[in-house]
Amino acid sequence: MAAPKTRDRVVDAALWAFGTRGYDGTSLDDVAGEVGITKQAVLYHFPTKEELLRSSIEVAAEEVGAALAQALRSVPPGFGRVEAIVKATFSLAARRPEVLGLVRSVTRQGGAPAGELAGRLSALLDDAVAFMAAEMEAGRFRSLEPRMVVLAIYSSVIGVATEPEVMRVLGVEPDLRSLVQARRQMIEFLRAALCP
Amino acid sequence: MAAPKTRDRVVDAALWAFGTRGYDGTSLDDVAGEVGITKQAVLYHFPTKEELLRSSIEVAAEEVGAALAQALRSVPPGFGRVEAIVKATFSLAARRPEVLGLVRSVTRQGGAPAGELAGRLSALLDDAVAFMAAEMEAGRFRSLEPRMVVLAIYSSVIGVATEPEVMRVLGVEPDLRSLVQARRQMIEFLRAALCP
DNA sequence: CGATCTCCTTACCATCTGGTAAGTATTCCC
DNA sequence: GGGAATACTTACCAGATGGTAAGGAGATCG
Repeated sequence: MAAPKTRDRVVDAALWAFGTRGYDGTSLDDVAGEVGITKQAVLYHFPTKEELLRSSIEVAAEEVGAALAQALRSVPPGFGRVEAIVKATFSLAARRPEVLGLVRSVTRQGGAPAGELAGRLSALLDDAVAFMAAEMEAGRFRSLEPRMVVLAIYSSVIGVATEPEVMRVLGVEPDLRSLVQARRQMIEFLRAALCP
Repeated sequence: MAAPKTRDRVVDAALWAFGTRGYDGTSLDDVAGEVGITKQAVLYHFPTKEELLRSSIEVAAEEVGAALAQALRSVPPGFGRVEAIVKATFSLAARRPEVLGLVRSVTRQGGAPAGELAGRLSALLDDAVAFMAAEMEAGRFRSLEPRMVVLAIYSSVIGVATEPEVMRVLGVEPDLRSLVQARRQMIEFLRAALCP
């Protein structure tokens, strides 16, 4: 395996930092230090900090898209698809927490970066809405507003997968076992909500 | 009505700024400017920026607690309580978006401030868990893990109520009518999930 | 060999950051 | 009236921040 290019290592470090400590909480020096180069080297690859954020968002969006696409491969329509999505999301949250962390903080913050991310994920969400509508049409899912259902599932899964602090308050240590349990419970919850 | 004390106006401005632009994205000069005083006057009332955050969290937690307590007054046990909670949360999100925004960003960021907030809201969450358990015991709610159900409801409601960007991607403009519709759909969704 | 391009460094800078120190106007208390 | 407490202000500071300018090492190319 070839040594990763500096540019990619910079984006990776930025994705991690932005996704965990937030954009404003991360300085270019932080990112550069992580990679082992100077801040000016970072600015050589990315003219501004915001450009670096855009690249991080791009990578994060790709990763989310890839994870979900792979999860859905050879899973027939029906609730199994929802299950696959939830599992893939939890797996991503455990493997690369910074990716969903970035999604959360960027969508929250709003502005141009949020629009950027939104554009890159809109196809995914559109597919999800269409899937919901089709399942409802076929009578396999309860009839609700498809867009709202997608939004509810999105926020509950993202929330549970990225809210260790709240879990801790509820007396659940965010270790691997609890995460697996949370995942199972989330699936049961959604099954109850969706399947008549 | 007496003119509000400077100190309270500072906390209010800080709550708004921290809740919308985030802690790191807000400078003491921003807060001071909003109030119309100098940064040093802010530091007179609050020795450090973090202390100001703690006070903001305190006020936010009180506001959430008050909103929920008032919503539950004279609502008998059963799904009606869930409905009342969701309505109160959406109402709070529309009236004072910065309050839930602060809750979100603080719980996300972690650290001491998150612990602070967690402590102030833990009683609320404990009550919610106990309520869920009792309802399940009585057979009015589907039997699921009560803590996970609370977490799922918490994150989906908070998510929907504070994710205008995602709503926009789904083709829903975050105006008042859509918010009311989202609230209704959220209640239907939870009813389906909880009630056998 | 010399030129150019890529990728990085050192040196620098204006601005902003949270925070300190000292002074001042007003009010309260005696 | 004099002293002290309250609620600010102006003046200041050290360090961090995003960003610029210029230069250098090394590979590629003619």
